[in-house]
Amino acid sequence: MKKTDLRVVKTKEALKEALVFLLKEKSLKSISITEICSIAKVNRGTFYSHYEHVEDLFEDYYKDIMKDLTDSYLEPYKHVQILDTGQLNPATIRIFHHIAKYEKFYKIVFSKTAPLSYYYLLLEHIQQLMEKDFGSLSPAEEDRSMLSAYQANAIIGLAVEWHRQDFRQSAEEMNRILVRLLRYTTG
Amino acid sequence: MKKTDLRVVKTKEALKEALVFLLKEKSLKSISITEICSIAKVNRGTFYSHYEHVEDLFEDYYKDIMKDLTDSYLEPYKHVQILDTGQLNPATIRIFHHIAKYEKFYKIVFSKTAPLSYYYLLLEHIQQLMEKDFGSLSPAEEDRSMLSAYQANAIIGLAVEWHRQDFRQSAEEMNRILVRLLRYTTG
DNA sequence: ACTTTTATTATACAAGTGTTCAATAAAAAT
DNA sequence: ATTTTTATTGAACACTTGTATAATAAAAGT
Repeated sequence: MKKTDLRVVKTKEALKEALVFLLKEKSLKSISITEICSIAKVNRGTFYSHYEHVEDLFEDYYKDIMKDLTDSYLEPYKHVQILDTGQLNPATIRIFHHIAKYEKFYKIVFSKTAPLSYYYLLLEHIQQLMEKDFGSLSPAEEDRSMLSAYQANAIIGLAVEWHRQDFRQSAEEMNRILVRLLRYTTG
Repeated sequence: MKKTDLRVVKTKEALKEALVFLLKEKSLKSISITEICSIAKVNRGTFYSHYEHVEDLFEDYYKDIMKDLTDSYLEPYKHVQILDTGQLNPATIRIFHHIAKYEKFYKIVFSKTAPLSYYYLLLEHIQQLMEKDFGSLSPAEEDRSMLSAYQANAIIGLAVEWHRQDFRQSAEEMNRILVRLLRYTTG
């Protein structure tokens, strides 16, 4: 693994900083590559040697946040014994708190014009975390990915609806709603 | 309700036809407004008086398909009595067959670069269909939208995973997988 | 320190975008 | 059939995009 060129690191940092700056005053959709480069003081051609679209840069930023937050997701798991069912344990799900904390960020991720790639990044992340809970009753190998896709996307569905209702519930309320919903779906 | 101007109808039809034609040979992302207008023999300025982006035109096309298919979704419900639980009834879910039938279309809808708006159109559609099943045990008013969001998105999660695996399972297999998964999640 | 490698820059170009406007032509209204 | 309304056109504009090139400067390798 060769260490990356310092110039590349600096360039990417400058671009990311410019994007974050611009996101505070306008929508992702309205931010142009030219604009980012002008603020970052980076040549536009250099942008294209690293990314294709503004969205790719945002995705880089996104990945950073996901990484930073993996620990906070996993944190509650340290206090609980291994779950003995494949069911979701609402008490251990920190996702609603996470989304509330980064509300502004998720308003971009869940906006109609956002590319599906952002959604997929979140989905994959949650899928991975959930697969930890399969533990004992691991479904057939071929069903594993389907089960995690099913459960993870169900949770994201709540987040999407939450977003649609402009986050009027608190994260705690969302967890309580989840408990109630599981009661319905499990008969 | 004033009848729409014939010119508008003709223009929109020409644009839609041009888009569908182009989608057969290239990706949605690579299709320009200029290109569509050139084929449709419509002035570019006219395009902008109806739509903002190529995606908006596609969304129009999308809605048509959704409408055409609502009947096929509901068709199985005519042969079954009212469901007595809020649970998903895999036998009545025609969605996997629908997706298989329009596989090429859904490869666009589920592609990473597609805007989330396509996803939402599908979600809303399925949500509405599912809310019909709540019947007797209707959850509290405030939980209704959350429950349908949860269940509808869970199903779409399977479709997304199906797409990720390049639709290697048949629609029937997907329905069987759903039955198995419900066994896990309902303990 | 010196050389080699390569990321970045400056510049230019063809094409697409988003917008505006007066002129035109097609449809609706009478 | 004639008038009124309005969608469409053509043309022009500043701007962004995507791509390519040689020149430069900065980092890595020795």
